[in-house]
Amino acid sequence: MTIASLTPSITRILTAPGVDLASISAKAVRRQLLAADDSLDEEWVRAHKHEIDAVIAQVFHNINSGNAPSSEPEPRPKSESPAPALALPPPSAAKVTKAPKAEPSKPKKLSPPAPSSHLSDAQIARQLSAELNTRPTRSASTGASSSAGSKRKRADTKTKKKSKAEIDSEDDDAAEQGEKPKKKARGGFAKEYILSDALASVAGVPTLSRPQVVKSLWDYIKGNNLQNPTDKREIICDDKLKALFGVAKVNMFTMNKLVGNHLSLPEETS
DNA sequence: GGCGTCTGCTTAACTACCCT
DNA sequence: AGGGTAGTTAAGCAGACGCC
Repeated sequence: MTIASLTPSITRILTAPGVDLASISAKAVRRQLLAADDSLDEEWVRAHKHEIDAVIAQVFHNINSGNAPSSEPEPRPKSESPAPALALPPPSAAKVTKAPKAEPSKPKKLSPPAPSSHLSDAQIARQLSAELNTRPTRSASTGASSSAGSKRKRADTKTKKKSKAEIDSEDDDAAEQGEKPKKKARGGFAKEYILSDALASVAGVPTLSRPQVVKSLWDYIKGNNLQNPTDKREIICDDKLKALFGVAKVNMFTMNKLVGNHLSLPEETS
């Protein structure tokens, strides 16, 4: 196995329908390589990461410059961006890393017009959304929606923490002032759900918003030391959690999913 | 012109992994 | 070593675009 022999596979991956060149990372390409080729050894890939990344960058560059073997599935948007402002640096950068480390936000996109710092997260989100929607992102993201969704998380951590605090205080303020949920800035997140008996017994209250449910669950898990010490993502269910989830162990991600089964809207139950 | 569709963003929690 | 990111799930909102 030589590094160069990976070129066709990498080309296939980068030119596959639905691949967003502006957001795909070298890491993602390496993963796809591993997934696509059983003969590839993970350790070998790791050991040759830099060389592989260089090849990925080279292929990416070729595709961008129009030398792609074929079918560029995605008609580049009419206007701007001659080349995607993408996650992959030019070959010269040899080091292909995750998108814009320097720009913690959006690997994928078109630099938003420096959102003014006084904007709320929601406003910024809308601004970004509007910005994006002014371009033909729709067709581009239609099949890629899932991958876009998976990317979504990137939202800058600092912003998130700030927002979290803001949200909490907003909720408190609104509650205290009996103010009508000012557009309930947070959409459905602040929405209160009626908890099932099993969930209520864990959370300790009959109603909570989804994020609060997750929070209280984690409080309970930690308070009872229910995380698997060897894999902290795994939750070892005690009696209450077994009654809740119906399994002896649950992955933290699955837990979030299962929680939904125990939430109901007030109007649904009344 | 109006309505329907589509898209991305927000929050919470956590760990593992990657990069600098 | 420390910081940043990916991954999961939910509902609702805003705005642009497409179609009739």
